[in-house]
Amino acid sequence: MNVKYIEKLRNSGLRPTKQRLQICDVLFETKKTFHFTIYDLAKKIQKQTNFDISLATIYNTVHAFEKKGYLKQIPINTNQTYFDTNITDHHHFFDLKEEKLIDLDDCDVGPINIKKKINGKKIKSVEVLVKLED
Amino acid sequence: MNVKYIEKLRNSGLRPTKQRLQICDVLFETKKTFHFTIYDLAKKIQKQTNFDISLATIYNTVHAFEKKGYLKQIPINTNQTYFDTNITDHHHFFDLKEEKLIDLDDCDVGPINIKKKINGKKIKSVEVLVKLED
DNA sequence: ACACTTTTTTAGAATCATTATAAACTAAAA
DNA sequence: TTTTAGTTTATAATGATTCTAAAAAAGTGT
Ligand SMILES: [Mn+2]
Ligand SMILES: [Mn+2]
Ligand SMILES: [Zn+2]
Ligand SMILES: [Zn+2]
Repeated sequence: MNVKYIEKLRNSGLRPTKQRLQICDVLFETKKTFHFTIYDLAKKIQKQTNFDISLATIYNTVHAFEKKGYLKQIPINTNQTYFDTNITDHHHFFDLKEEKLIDLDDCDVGPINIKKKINGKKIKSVEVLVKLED
Repeated sequence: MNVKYIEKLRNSGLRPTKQRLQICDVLFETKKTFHFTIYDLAKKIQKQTNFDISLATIYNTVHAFEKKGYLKQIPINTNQTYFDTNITDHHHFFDLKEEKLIDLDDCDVGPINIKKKINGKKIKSVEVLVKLED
């Protein structure tokens, strides 16, 4: 069960520690992908686990995973940073009342063609954020 | 010169104080619209003015103007909040290296048609963020 | 198993953008 | 002018995030 994460971590040059494997389990061992803040994740880990992981380690691990491309950061203006376990190119609804992110499939949004070019720069990502109100 | 801002503020239920008029001057008395952080704005005010405005007032005023729709907040993940004096519907490049926002005209991005609907919610805004790298 | 190196974890402190407080001030209303 | 409500400001508080440095764990070679 853990073997795949041990491999994944090793292949990324990250040592498969108890903490990282636990975090992998919480993040990736689910049917559905999800959006979370560091605080959300810390709570989820506490619920699913006996041993606590320090907040510093959670921050470190999430950033390491983001750098490796196993997590994405969602650009949104809130006091906390949102992450996404869905690393495919996709867009989001943001429910302003509930402060919840909802995935939009690519087919929910037409293809986006950016006509403007900036000299010497290339496009890294194109993300649509649709804010929802009641 | 200030008369139009005095009117604008009065019509918004905001008293036209010396500070607010000064901030209006810095924000809206320019040919081109621009993007800024609170820190940027504070520096700009210092340069253009003799009397200093307290940081608290700058925060209060920017938020008041945002609430009235005279400024927009740009959804982006940085340690500071970005605002925009261009309140028309438009999208952005974000130059990751320079940490600078660049406007995209509506014609630079095709029309975006969100097909998915969420029960009881309506779309407030649709914003595209295009990240640029070298 | 053991010695040695490198990476990781962690508690706690530091940072820093933003927000709250509450007293002094100012604009508008009566 | 007096009163009222709104505004400014210095200062403190908040809170998410990052930093620090020491202890622990993992990997490597023998
Ligand atoms: Mn990050
Ligand atoms: Mn705001
Ligand atoms: Zn998502
Ligand atoms: Zn803009």
